[in-house]
Amino acid sequence: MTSKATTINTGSQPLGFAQHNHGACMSEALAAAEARCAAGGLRFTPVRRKVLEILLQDHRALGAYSILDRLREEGFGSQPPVAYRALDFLVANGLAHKIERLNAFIACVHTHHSHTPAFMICRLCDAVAEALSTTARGVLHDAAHATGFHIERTVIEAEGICPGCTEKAQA
Amino acid sequence: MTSKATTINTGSQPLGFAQHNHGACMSEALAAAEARCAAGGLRFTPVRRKVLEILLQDHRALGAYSILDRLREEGFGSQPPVAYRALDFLVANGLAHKIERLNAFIACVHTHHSHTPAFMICRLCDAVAEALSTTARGVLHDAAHATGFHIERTVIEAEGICPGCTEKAQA
DNA sequence: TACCTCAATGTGATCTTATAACATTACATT
DNA sequence: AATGTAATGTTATAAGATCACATTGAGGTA
Repeated sequence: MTSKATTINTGSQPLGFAQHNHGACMSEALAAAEARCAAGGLRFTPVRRKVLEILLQDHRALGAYSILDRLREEGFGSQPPVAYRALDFLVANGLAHKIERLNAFIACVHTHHSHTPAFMICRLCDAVAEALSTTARGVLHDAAHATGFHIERTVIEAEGICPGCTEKAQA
Repeated sequence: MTSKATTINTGSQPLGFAQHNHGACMSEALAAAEARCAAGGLRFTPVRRKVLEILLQDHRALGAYSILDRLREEGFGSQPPVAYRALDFLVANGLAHKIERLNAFIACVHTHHSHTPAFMICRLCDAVAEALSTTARGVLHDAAHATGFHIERTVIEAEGICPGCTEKAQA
């Protein structure tokens, strides 16, 4: 796998299709999560932390039951609500996102600012890249405002073929 | 319920939050579906037609199992694949859309042109409006192109409160 | 017409995803 | 210590989706 740096014109760096320093990325994200929870008076409990770690390790979208399997291995509760509650917490506080198209979850890679994420999902290798999509959000908001609809949350997901798989297909 | 005509600035008319001539809307949509199938050499079979009718009647997002219940009542097969296969056909041919956020399906209200739909989903009354979102799609495409990602399909769904429910909340 | 073929349907079983309901434990405050 | 609340554990079940295989039905062809 070759290192690749790409930038998209909505002002973001997709991480999912690029190589990066995994260890640093993970500890940074965990530190950021801890900081955010401390600031907001939220409890970053062992289960919640472990689930975030699992998501960060894989850096891909994981189903709730995959996560649950990992939790069981680590000695946590092994029933669905254990995973779903931790995931709900992480999603509610912007530490993870749900990919609706896949019914799966992924760690947030933009821990700094609160944002409306947009995702690019590779149909072949299941890699998922997160972008910030400021513009797309603005467009939707304008459109909604005109109809009197009040947007609370936005799902923006593009499905297709990632750069890596395109290369492979051509080879 | 009061009649309401709204237009959004991405060049589309949301139908879900407005009153309209239901009967006409339905027969038009069915006629359009028939025409499209005839043109494409597709078979608009009784189950497929019935499923589209069900979706058009409600004009809201329905789960596959709600649809299946209705099919059973009408004497069609009552096992999940019956509904899913018809839905797959309708979605594949642009006659219906899947709302990923709800794991539910809705009849397409823009039978004329092929399009990338965007939806506004009311969290309170579950009404769903479909817009054309030409702009949002363009934004995503530009962004994806810069990373080398090839988009095949796009999911754009906004969740929030519809005009009607906003009024009710204020009253 | 008789036959073949393939698409569409029917059906049972199974798998995945998600939540309801309720008991128990851990934490913070008084 | 007593109390209230947030978080966790656990059982059961709801809701969504697919697999595998049998059957039917609408063309096309000899």
